Amino acid sequence: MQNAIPRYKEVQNILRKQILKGTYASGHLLPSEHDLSHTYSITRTTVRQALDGLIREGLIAKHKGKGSIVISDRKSLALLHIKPFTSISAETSFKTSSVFLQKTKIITWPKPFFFHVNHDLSVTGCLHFERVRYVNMEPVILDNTYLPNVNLPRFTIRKFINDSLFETLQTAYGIHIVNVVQDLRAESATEGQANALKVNINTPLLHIYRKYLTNKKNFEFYSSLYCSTQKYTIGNQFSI
Amino acid sequence: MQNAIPRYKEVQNILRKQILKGTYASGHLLPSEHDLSHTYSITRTTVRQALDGLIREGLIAKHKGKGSIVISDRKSLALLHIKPFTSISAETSFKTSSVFLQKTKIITWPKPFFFHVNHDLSVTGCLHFERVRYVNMEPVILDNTYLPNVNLPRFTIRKFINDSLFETLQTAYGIHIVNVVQDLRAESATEGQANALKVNINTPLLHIYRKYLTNKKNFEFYSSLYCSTQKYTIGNQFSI
DNA sequence: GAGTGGTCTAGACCACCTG
DNA sequence: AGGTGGTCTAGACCACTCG
Repeated sequence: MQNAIPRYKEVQNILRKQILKGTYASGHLLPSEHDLSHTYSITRTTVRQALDGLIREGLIAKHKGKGSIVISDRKSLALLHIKPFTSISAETSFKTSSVFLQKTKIITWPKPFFFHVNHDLSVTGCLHFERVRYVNMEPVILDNTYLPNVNLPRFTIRKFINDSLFETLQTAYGIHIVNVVQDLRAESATEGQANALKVNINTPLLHIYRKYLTNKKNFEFYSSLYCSTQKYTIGNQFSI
Repeated sequence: MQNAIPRYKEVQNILRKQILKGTYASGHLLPSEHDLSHTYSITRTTVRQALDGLIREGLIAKHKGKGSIVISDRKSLALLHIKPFTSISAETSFKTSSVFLQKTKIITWPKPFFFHVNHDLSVTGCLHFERVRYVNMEPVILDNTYLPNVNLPRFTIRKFINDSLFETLQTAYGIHIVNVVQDLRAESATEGQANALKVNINTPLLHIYRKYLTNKKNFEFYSSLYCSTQKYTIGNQFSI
């Protein structure tokens, strides 16, 4: 019943590890698509699918006629594409950690909500938690997440795998994210936000609203992320 | 010498027009990939490439087993993927306009620059302009753009096609963007920024740094965008 | 000229959704 | 059961970069 991991994702994972391990050094070229297709016994189409993922992750860039180069300067947190926050520590030398301000508990869906919540979801209540994410011991993100209270047995008492909601949903419930819609604003820190992120009140924060769609029918969830961008910027990269 | 437009982009352009015209209404389904491949006499691979572009533009979302649905609620400015600012007015009911605060002129590359500038570029100087972008007559974006002063004959005296740098580069010089790296911060408006965007001083602004890579060798350029997000948010959407 | 990534064809099998 | 998108194969030709 478990979905098999697609071949292109396997190769993407292998290449990511090799890049981060330094097998392919910053500023140097990856093997050509032709070579990779040979190495992993897959077609170039599948290789390109894997490389597209690495581009979105900000790890490589392509140049026609030359090759795929490993990105070197990665000072910013590549958070505009979706992956476990904790994977930042694997991709950079940054160390991440998390502290819960509010453990998961069942509430009614807050109104007005920043996205329109599906009516089917609203009847069963809402699982909510709040936490602060740290990079190198400094608070960077204030995360409020709201999930539908359906089909998640023992969720309120479960400890997250590797501090990661995404990994927990995937591993314990077979749920993974297939689509994301996000809106960004710049806002002034309220007193509570300022305390949580250890910044002055009225410091500008980057506010990211997110709606996650998953492979499970009628299971979509929401996050509100306040990001302190004084020390770390939020970045991404993509090809057209 | 002009590059032919790839088939998938042609189809992407056709479908975009049809979506915006209402041929495919919001919340309804596009024809299936199989149907589209038949309609335009292309393979499903090419259809999917076109649809991938529309997903990045925030115009459609895919659902396995169902189809590709036309996105309905688009209150935010889909600016985190790259396209002419002016296309916002085509995709929504918003009206856009631009006012130059500083017409294009040749300067030396500013240092320190927010991205590391290629040394080859720095010797020939820098074309710079500053403008404010309006949505529905309200100032929303303060744009400072820096281009290398090479291979752009008459650029300083040329009027932009449709107020669009991207269209001008493409049409007049055959240059198009292939890759973008961007960093985001939340910052307090300085007096100059506040005046330009008609907000109070110290209002939080979303600051987007961008580096654009193009199809022309050694031609990359840079923008700094300050966005007022009180009225319009900045958004995007993507599939994983 | 040799190698690279960009585009494209013509198929195939699968998991998922709906009637 | 039939249609949808997700994945994948095995090729092909092209434009671009570099020596």
